[in-house]
Amino acid sequence: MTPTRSKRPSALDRNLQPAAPFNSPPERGYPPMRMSKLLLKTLREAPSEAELASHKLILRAGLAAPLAAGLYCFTPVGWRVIRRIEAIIREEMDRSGAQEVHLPALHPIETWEQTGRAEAMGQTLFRLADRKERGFVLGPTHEEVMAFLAARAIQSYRDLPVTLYQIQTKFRDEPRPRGGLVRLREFTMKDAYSFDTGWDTLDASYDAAFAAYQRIFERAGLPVIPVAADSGAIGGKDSQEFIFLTEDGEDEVLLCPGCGYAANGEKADFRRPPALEAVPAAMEKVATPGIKTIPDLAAFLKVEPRQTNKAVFYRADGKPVFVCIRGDLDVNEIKLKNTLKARDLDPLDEAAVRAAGLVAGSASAVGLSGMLIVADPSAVEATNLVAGANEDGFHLLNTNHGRDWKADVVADIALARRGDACATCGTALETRHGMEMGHVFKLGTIYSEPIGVYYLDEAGERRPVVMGSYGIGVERMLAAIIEANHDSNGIIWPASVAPYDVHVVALNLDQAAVLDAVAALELSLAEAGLSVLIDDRDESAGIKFKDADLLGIPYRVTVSPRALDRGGLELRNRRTGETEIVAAGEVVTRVRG
RNA sequence: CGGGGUGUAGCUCAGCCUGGCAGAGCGCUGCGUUUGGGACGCAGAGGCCCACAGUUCAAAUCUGUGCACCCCGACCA
Repeated sequence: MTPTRSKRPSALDRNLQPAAPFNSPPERGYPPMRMSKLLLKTLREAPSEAELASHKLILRAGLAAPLAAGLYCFTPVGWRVIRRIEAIIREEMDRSGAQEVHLPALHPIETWEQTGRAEAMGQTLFRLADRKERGFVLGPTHEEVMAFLAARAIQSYRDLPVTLYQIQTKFRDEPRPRGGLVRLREFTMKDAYSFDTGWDTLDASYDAAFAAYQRIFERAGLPVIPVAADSGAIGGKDSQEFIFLTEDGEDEVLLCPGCGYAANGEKADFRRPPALEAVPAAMEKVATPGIKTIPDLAAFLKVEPRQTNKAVFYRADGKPVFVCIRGDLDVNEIKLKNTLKARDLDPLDEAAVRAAGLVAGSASAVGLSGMLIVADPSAVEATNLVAGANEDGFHLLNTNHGRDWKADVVADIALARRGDACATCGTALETRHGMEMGHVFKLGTIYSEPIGVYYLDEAGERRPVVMGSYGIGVERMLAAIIEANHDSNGIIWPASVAPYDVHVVALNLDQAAVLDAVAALELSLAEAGLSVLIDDRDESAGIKFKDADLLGIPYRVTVSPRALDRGGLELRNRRTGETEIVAAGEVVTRVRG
């Protein structure tokens, strides 16, 4: 651990009046922060709990400290970064025409019951009761409450459209917080909600939010790509995610190098490989001793996987479901869940499989009854598929949908994989990992109706307001910015979100020339409105340089006898590593670029 | 909730098999020497060895049960 403050007054304190006289009103750069006073502990080694680069660097640079799983305390330096990210978000949201409000984090449970989400969110909701035993939740998001607020203010089509947003703490009892600031139980979200008279104007509100998001991420130095997304538990129709591509991301996205199609793996569309052409033949039972899997079956019978019908069993909201898909494809559980409009979807456990009379490894929909059968078009359209005989060790050749079995529901439930053909252009899809930074949804009326957000249109008719919802995770953005901007020595902040603009490293503060130069520099930087961190600690040069690299402030200015002898101060660019001696008066212009 | 891993000083970790005084490096405090890439000397401080229960003359160490944290899967910003 490196000391960042000292009980002893630093040479600067001894020799300079604190807070040099300053005539202009306080701005961002005033007063400069001295490291001898700053609450900051940097670590030489990262705690063993950290694996992600951002997690390690957040802990090593002392930006935040864990209180418990998914809960972090921010230190002054870390908090400055958070505030700068929020400032960018705020500026761009305002620019897009959105209006900022502030809502309670504590919500009466009834609000959540009105939309059915008290149950839909399930365990994720933090619940509590007041002294009178009235139920409350800590808001995991704010569609309901924002709709409540909108309902008071919106009566007429003349009140629309309007977009409201807030930057607020959200609480989610996540099954697994992880990755430092990537997935928290308490986190800050910028959440915006648009209110429109109809779907056509919603498109404009959605586009405005979308454009604001692109500017926000660009300004923050975070490369993201928009991808088509599933709308998940929030509900709604069109939806896109802004994904930061990184190996360590928890989401998988499919990208088409041909036409640019991009989608979350949960949502991705693709062109299924064609089925083998054949004339329907008579069904025939064959012995397949010990064969349980599609690859084994295909090898044993010398057929291709696409000539087989795969059976998978799930439990959807308690009810067993039998799922068929062609053997060369996999089930996309999110698509299946949406098809079934199910709240919970789990693989059926072994006991339930037996209880339902299913023969795992030899199951098929042929002769099956008493269970919902869902099939992907691939299984329905193909002819002469090999399927289970519902008898251990036997399969059926030449089964055909319509003749031998019938699906209750036919829907796209196939999982897109690397190499599958793009639905639009046929190019082989690629997969990448990514982190979801923001998510935009077209909600429609699923919240406005139950909460009662209605307006009177020009004809005097009462209509539900059409809503959109737009979220950005602030701490996650900070983590991703570090993932995208660091090297082996530490963080490399984009200038737009850096905790300070300039890091002044003062060496040999016992020398009057250095002291004078620091004092003059401090003033000129402050006057220029630049925010400054000055390392005035009684530490060795090595420690100061290491800490400067770790903290990652864009410019480092070294004030030392050596530099002064060469006619100025040493200016170093953290990102490029370029170092040069510049005259004291030039620092401000150089830093401003 | 399923699978894996880890809990010993502020941090990184030894010690645990094979029970017997609580350890190292870094950091921290004081004094001194240092000052361009995590310096050096001397002297110090710092521990409910995650918790509880058991086995034992004796438990950081063996057994059991919890809990916490991390990682992999199901959720989301």
